[in-house]
Amino acid sequence: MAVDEACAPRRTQAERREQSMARLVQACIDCLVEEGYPRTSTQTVARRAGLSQGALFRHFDNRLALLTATAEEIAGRFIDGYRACVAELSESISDEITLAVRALHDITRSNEQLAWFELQQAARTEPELCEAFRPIFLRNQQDNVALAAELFPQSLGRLPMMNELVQTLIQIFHGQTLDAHIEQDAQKDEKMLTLVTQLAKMGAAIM
Amino acid sequence: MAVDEACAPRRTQAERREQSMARLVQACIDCLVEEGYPRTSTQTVARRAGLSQGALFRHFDNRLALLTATAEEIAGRFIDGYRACVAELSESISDEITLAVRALHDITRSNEQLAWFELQQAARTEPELCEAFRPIFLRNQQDNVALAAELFPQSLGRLPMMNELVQTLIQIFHGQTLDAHIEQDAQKDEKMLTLVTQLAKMGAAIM
DNA sequence: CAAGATAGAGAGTGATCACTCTCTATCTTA
DNA sequence: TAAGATAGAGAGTGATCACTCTCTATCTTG
Repeated sequence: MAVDEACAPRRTQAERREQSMARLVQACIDCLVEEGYPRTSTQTVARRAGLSQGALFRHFDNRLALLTATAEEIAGRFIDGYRACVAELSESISDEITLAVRALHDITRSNEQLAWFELQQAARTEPELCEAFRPIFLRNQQDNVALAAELFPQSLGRLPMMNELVQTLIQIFHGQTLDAHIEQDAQKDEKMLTLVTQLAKMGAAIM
Repeated sequence: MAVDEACAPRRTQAERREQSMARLVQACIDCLVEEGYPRTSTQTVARRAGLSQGALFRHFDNRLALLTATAEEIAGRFIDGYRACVAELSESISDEITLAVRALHDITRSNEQLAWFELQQAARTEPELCEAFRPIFLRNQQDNVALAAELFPQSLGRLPMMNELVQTLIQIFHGQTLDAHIEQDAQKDEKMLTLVTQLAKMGAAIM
């Protein structure tokens, strides 16, 4: 049995299921990022995950269930990703708002966020997607507020309209990602970042 | 021949072509707005325009040509639409920046802009769309600068980073449109508008 | 170890995709 | 007015869509 253990280690059904679902969700994120929402089909996701299309429907009732699970995974990773981003940048950036904005800028470029924007744009014209994403979206906003209060208790944490400020910054960075892709102006990104940081500082003063 | 003139007025080939192409482009805009990019197929566009799918390909070599013509139409309408919007709002709003921001906010909700955002998101993952849209996008930016100089010569017209400011405001309003669709918070829109207006005023001061 | 449950493969289904082909009706031009 | 060009309808094509069905391999449980 030593050969069996080395070549094909035994897995329980629960492990198999969990691993396969995780691979499908990750494949869905990658597919949204690289191929876009319209080409994120159950076929391509299953192929990317190394599974058959039939196996996908064993774990998700339909395409909507897969997309919803993917959105939940993205929301879950956002908090941890932001925390890690702040931890890394805090060594070189001392000012709290500059740090917060820079971390938000960086994480907006992450695969998870790019995938989320694909889903959010699709939700505008697909009511069932919109319904499925609403609780995830609202919970994420609450988590953002709590995280800001934890990471930046002195500045952003106290702002009554902190949520709106964060939302606005994400909107700007999202739009800048789309615009930059068409414009192909490498210098513009840094210029916009410093501009937005200044705006955020002034915004924090009046909120 | 009196019957013929009343029931089916004579049209030249050029008129037929022009009218059919215009109807196809308008149908494409409507389809992007109401059904979203993934469901904007040549079939649905042709049906909306009251033409057969075969007739569509008589006027546009392929789907990309139709989408490019649509993007050009959208860009063309933006300038006139903004001018009209400012003219209408100028009766009730005196401050130039408040007026400029409000008009930008309103026009971001127009069908043409919603259609453009669908195309822009799709362009992120479709290189041929991106290539086709680049010249249209860049020309539109130049037109925006010229328009601001014409409409608001005293305030925005003189800003060296006016283009970046306008771009940022459009990004915010676009994101707000998508977020509002999921959140369904009717009050938030006005709250965000006043906030953004304040930010724009401060932004104009430092640019 | 036997019986039932689950994971996964893979073929099949009807709908829709972008696009082509052919045929007719209308318009233009010599 | 005859001949050629264009507009449009509508059927057809192969690919892909979400999803189902059946069959096998693996795992769990009595």
